[in-house]
Amino acid sequence: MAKIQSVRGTHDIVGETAARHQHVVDTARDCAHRYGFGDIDIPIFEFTPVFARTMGEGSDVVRKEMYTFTDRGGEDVTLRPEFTAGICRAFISGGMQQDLPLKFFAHGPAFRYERPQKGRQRQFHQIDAEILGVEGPGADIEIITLGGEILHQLGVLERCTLELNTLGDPESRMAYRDALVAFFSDHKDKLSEDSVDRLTRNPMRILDSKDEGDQRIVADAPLMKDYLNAASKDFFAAVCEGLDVLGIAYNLNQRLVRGLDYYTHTAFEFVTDALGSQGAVIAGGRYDGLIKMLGGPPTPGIGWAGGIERLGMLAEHTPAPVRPIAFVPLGEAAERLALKLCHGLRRDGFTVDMAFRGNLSRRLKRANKQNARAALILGDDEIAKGIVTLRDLDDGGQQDVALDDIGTHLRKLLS
RNA sequence: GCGGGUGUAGCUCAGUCGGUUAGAGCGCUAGAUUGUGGAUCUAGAGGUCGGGGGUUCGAUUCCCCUCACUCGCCCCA
Repeated sequence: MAKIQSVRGTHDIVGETAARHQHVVDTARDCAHRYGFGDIDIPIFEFTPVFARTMGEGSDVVRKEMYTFTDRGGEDVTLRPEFTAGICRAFISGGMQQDLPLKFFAHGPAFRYERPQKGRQRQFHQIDAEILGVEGPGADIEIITLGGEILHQLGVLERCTLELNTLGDPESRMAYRDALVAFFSDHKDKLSEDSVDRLTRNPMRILDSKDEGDQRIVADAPLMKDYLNAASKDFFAAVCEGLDVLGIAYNLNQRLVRGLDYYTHTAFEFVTDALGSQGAVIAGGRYDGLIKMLGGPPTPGIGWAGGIERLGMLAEHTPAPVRPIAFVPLGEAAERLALKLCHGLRRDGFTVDMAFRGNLSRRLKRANKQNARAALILGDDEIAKGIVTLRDLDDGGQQDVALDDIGTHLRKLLS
């Protein structure tokens, strides 16, 4: 490795990509705020058990994908592979149970040691929304609606479908799990190698296996809905009804399961086929037992996470960047005066760029490249007259403007 | 972790059935235009052909290893 390069699966986010990411985050945050969510920012690493205990010792994420290390003080810590566990930990350590219900929005990097692919990095970025302390299906409806609304605002909802399922309460989930293990054990000899492995670790995962042989067996497998107790059935019915009232289309998918242990009841995924095999753009579910599992007061929760890289690739247009005003001083006296004038214009809210070097021609070229709306040219002639030359870069027209009137002229030009 | 593809200039890519100075377009720099951008023309810079090893008189080209990206599996956002 002669040339220095970034670590595998990590990327520098600049230019167009940076604009896309920012757009996704801004859109999601604005949307979440309108739904009454507040911002939360949590550390990007936690004590390892925060993730290991909640996500499930048997999950792939915990078994082989976490960036876990011992720090210099001997603590066992892990870079966050997701947000939910950290937010629940923050809820407990911050003593927030008095403030329930709580609604949080977060975004930032997360880390998983996986084989990189398009839409799958080792350092990736997520938006995240969580509702804590609401037992009823209202939270499920709101959190799903928020996800759909963000996709709508990003202009990508038409290319996504909402897959919906319920895992039931712990009792129902356990009963179904046992039924699946019994069923698949009878067909063990015909299952793929992967699925035989899943049988002991995460039997529900066999349901969404892509192996054709597996799918033939899955076709006759018991269905979740037949193992739901009355309470779980009612709960899910209420969620569906709420989505129906809002006109949110969804696809009931009995094979939609979760890889992480803490999920109960509602599970959902907004998926797209426009990104190859990494199709989930926003996914989440209910996790009523998680906070108790972490040693906190029993508190229900539901949330989702969305992949910023995936959403950024999917979003077709990002808002046009602000067109700057290029300030072009010529000569030392002009440079000094320009410094002050630029400062004042920026303080007044204008986007002003002044190149650090170059003659008039060069600086106008730069201004053109930056899609500047206008250039303010200041040379000895202008200084003598107490004016600047305002050049409209769209039509090439120029006019003299008194120093005190620059702001008003620019405002008129930009409106 | 498993299987396939790719890697040549800043970017997108040609090319070399193993041979002496490796090309194009775009971009960049400079000039035509010493106070006027977008267009045009001219000139120029820029490559250890991803890295290491092997075969060979000779390797960017063939072989092995390795790194990165990519497609599918796995997993997931």
